[in-house]
Amino acid sequence: MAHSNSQPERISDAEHAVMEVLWTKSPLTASEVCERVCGERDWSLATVKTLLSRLVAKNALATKPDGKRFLYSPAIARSDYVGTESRRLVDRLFGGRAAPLFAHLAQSESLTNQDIAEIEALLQELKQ
Amino acid sequence: MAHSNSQPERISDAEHAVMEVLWTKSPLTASEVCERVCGERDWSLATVKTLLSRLVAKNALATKPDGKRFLYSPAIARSDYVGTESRRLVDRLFGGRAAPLFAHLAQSESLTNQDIAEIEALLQELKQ
DNA sequence: CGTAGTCGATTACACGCGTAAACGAAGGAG
DNA sequence: CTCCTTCGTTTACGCGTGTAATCGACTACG
Repeated sequence: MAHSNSQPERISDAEHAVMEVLWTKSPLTASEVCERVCGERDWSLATVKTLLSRLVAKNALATKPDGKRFLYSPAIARSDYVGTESRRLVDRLFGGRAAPLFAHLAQSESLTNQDIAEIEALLQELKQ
Repeated sequence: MAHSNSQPERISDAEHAVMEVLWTKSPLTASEVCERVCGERDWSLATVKTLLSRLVAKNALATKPDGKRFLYSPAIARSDYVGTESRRLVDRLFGGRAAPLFAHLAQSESLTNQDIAEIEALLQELKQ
């Protein structure tokens, strides 16, 4: 067996859009997934089917047969995905440290007042 | 002319490694760039030359002739690159808001005490 | 002056991705 | 039972990327 282990194969951009749909609601059929993204990304059902198959091959989705069709559900947690992607960026661009990333966001005024307030609150919690 | 405008064409992962070298020190010749990355990434000089050419084609590097060879220098600022890449991630994964990213880093214990201290200091400045 | 080394430019090639059409099996309608 | 629809699977194809080898020009050494 070639891919039975769950080595996290990289999820591409288009695939990620499909994952987001299923993280929001699952299980769903291919058509239902399409209903929720095909408009937004201007895709055909065929494209969604391809992406679903690739995600299954990557062990990112699980399938349950339902009659002749499949119900798709995430096989990896969104927080895991988000975590590895965030860390990848922080490693590549900021030497693995989060503070420089934060500094950069601050400098480029990408932080809203709300962001600042929330981060401050989180910091308080962390310090306890 | 096809590519005279500086529409920021995407810089790939391997290309980014080359950019980092030139952001650290420039201008450099192809061989000098190789000296600084070929070991680390296990590349041949030919690979570096390809990447340099592609970066020039993407208007990410500028060249000055020096005899028969070129001296390469960055044509885009590292902070710009880092900015767009960071924003891209925050948009894709956190709906464009920085606070959830921070929350995630905090939760996954990716924040060192030093990070926390520095971020706190930055927050103080921001609040003034 | 000729020849070996060194440049950038050109060409190569496999693989992943975005995007989809074609195909074959199965189930529902009549 | 037969045909249309609907699935998942297979195949397609162009582009970017990672990774290089080759080529033609130029230079420096002898």
